[in-house]
Amino acid sequence: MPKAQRPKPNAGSFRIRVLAVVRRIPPGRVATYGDVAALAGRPRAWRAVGNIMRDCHDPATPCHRVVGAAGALGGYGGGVQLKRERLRAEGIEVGAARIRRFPEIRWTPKKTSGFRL
DNA sequence: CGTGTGACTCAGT
DNA sequence: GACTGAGCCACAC
Repeated sequence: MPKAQRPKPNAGSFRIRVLAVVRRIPPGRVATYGDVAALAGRPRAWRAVGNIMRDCHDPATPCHRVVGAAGALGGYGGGVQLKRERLRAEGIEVGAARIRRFPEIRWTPKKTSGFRL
């Protein structure tokens, strides 16, 4: 295939795609905004990902599993403290404002995993 | 259609 | 390890 299949940059679709990726995050694991953005098809859209999460109040979207780089909690609608407890409830070690063993619990899907949108 | 904003990230100090 | 500055993208107004 000479033509690389690229996700349709339909405006507004990006938000749906990001939510879909976040929903794919298994329990007990976390992903960074950059990873989610890359999985959504825009590795440089971490900025938008943050905005989308802020507006995302969907119970089916574990936004609390999305953290910043280096395991920084970043923020959370309602209080970062709540996010910290939520992650801890999944068995994730969380510090004052940072996740421990981040590279261990960091959810990094592989292309060979059959994951495709 | 232009501007502002943000749950970000990287590199340098 | 922490702070600062600069770069970046999508969305709301």
